[in-house]
Amino acid sequence: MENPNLKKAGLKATLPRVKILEILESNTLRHMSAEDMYKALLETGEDVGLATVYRVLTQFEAAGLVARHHFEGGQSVFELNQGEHHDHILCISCGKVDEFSDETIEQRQRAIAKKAGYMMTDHSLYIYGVCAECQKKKG
Amino acid sequence: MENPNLKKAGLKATLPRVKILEILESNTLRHMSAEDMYKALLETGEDVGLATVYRVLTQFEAAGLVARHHFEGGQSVFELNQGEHHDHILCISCGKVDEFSDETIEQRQRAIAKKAGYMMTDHSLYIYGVCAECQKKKG
DNA sequence: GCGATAATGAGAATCTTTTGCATTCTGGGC
DNA sequence: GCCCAGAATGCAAAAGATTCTCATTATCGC
Repeated sequence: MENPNLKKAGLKATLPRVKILEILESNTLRHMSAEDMYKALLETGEDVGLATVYRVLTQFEAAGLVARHHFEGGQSVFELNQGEHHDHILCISCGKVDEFSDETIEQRQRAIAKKAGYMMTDHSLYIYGVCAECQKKKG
Repeated sequence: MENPNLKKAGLKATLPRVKILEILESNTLRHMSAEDMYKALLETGEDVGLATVYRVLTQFEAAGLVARHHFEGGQSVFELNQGEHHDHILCISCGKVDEFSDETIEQRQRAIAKKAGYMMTDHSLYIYGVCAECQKKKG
């Protein structure tokens, strides 16, 4: 039940933390809400409380293991931090989430923050639209 | 108690709607949560329910009179739609909100959506950081 | 293996937003 | 200017997401 990521983050290897990390790493669903995670745990037969799911995901976020996003819809979604920073483009019809990264935008953001006198710490960019499949269905 | 903006939006000129629009147009605070608006109404002596504030702001959003933003912190903030589209840069220390617009970023967003096969409908970009004043205080 | 300490689970609490419903108001027609 | 159908409001309750409390349980260093 060892997990190098937990050790690295200085977190005890408890069952909820290990299982949640496993599910995130399994990559079945890259973007999960706390509720999604809770259901996924129940499906694997683990008896983990929803409060613990929230606690663990928040700790993982603090440790830099996961990123938390605030997509439209009220609930936070979490994603395993791996590879490069990226932004998101979402289908408002089917809920699909795609990722992209654009160095030009990143540069402009840094320039804008600097010009406004801000020391930039973070940023979030979401593009909303209708994906190719959903356009076909409707059209 | 006439208000051209309400008429234009096809909304009856009821007291809550007129007062809320007045407060938005007074520009005392450009970015307000429903709670902020509720308090502002109470201060002017108006007896408007919080539920009505939410209803009216949601209608105004649907009518295009206001824009709703989801900044970090859980609650929606509303802003009178006037002038050009713009994005926001927020101070995580004092809560200040500044605005900016950048045509390069807009263009890149459109290009990214197109390349991903999406028909773009909307987007949101928030830059978070520490504003100049707060940097001085801390440093 | 033991014990101090941290983590968990269950449910209550909190916060934001929405909804149900009885009552009140608005605006068009007369 | 008055009347009335339908829309809008206020209040309280409900709903949804997340956090907190606290008694119980598990982890890890020794």
